[in-house]
Amino acid sequence: MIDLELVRKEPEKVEENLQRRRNPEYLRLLAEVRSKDSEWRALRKQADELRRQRNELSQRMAGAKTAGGPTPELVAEAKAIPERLRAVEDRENELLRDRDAALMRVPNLLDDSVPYGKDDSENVEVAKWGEPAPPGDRMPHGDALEALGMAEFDRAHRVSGAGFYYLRGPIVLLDLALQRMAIDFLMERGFTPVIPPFMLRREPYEGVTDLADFGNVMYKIEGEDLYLIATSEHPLAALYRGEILDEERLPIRFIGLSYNFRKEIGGHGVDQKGIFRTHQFFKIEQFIFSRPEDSPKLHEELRANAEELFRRLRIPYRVVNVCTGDVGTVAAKKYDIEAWFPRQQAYREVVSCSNCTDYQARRLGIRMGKAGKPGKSVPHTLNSTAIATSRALAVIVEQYQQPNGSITVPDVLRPYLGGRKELVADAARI
RNA sequence: GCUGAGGUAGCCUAGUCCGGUAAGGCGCCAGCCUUGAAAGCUGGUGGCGGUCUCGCCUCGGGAGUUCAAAUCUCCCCCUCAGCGCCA
Repeated sequence: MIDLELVRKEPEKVEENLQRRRNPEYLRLLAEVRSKDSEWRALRKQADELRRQRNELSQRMAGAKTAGGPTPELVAEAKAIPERLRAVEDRENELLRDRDAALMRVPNLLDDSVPYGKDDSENVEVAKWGEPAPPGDRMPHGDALEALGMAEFDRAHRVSGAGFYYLRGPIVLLDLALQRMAIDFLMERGFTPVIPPFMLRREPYEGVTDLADFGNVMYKIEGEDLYLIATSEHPLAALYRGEILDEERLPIRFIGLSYNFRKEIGGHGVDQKGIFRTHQFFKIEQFIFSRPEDSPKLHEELRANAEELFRRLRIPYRVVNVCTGDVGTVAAKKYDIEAWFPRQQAYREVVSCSNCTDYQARRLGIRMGKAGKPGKSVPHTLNSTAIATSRALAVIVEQYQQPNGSITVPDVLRPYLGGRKELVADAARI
């Protein structure tokens, strides 16, 4: 949620920023917020005056009670006010509801450095690392895993549907090794690991995500006010809902460990079979609560951490500055890291790194303060993938695939696999 | 799931039976005192406003009764405790 005070004081600045998204709906929402708000403020003045009269009469009645009871004239006068007040109050509440509903749908204000673009094809490359490998005669990662007996897709689809998978054998250890490597790396940099709830109630969830996600992305638990999390970013952001964070203790750095559940996984494209797009995947996430002035610097820190992890895995990648059409409603600025998939001869997204500024924190009612006293300012929240293991495994299987189909273990992961250098087919598989 | 106790300002608590417009403490801020600090004393300290020595709002949420609701009635939400179930 953007700052209502800013909308009141510098509406042209807000409008100019929203213009950059070139979506007329957002300008309409802003106009609605402004008109409902000024109408509400005018009406509130009226209501305040009526309430003042009512309070004054009530005081006189209270005095008259001890002096032998109020006169009939006084009672009649007092009775007339609630009727008039009710009409004004009903309208007042309606305006407030409409204003806030519109405000909740206004997207975050964009950072100046976000490029204009209509969709992800217009994201701007800002960095690149490593030598993209040629395709050779590699198998797509899904087929390779199946051939090694390390994944079951058909059986998973029969019991859970498309978008699900079984992993089995040594690839599971590789998954755990990736997790552990990322956790160790981040703990050395001051991050605290957290296993959050994997389900959230609706109200806190509305604080962290686009309202449209409730229909498109999240799984709802039937008969309960609970949603499966789409990323650990969400429960981490909601952790301090309604609280006051001591500004002396910021930034707070967390590592989120969770499975993530998503209804929408897209579809078409080459090499669809596999674990690149799934309804369920594991992710190690970086998350930070920061002071407003520190968030741009910390955003770069998150990006640098994610880049370093992929460099340690020796996986070529590039970084894009995500354009207006792809940045979403919550982030003010976003980088994606796209790893090189040699079989597809394409860079594909493996990391998403966002500075959400005060948008989530304000929706969640998180404030900053000193010594427990609330201040005016709202902290910033930032999040970035460290390693989403499914996608990292997919790119490792392509990148490290040997002519005989086996998978070389990246050097940096070997300590986590007891020194193991290679993953080979499971001869005993059924 | 059952039973009970609760939800009051940044925090803790009183007020609820019996309706009259949030008392007190902690913390924080300022002043006094002090070489300095602590202690002590005095004052201030929820939100909003276009009228700012004024006004309105605020007691988990909503609806109702009333001239008037933290207080009475109804519905809902949440937390804790005990019991039940359970890896």
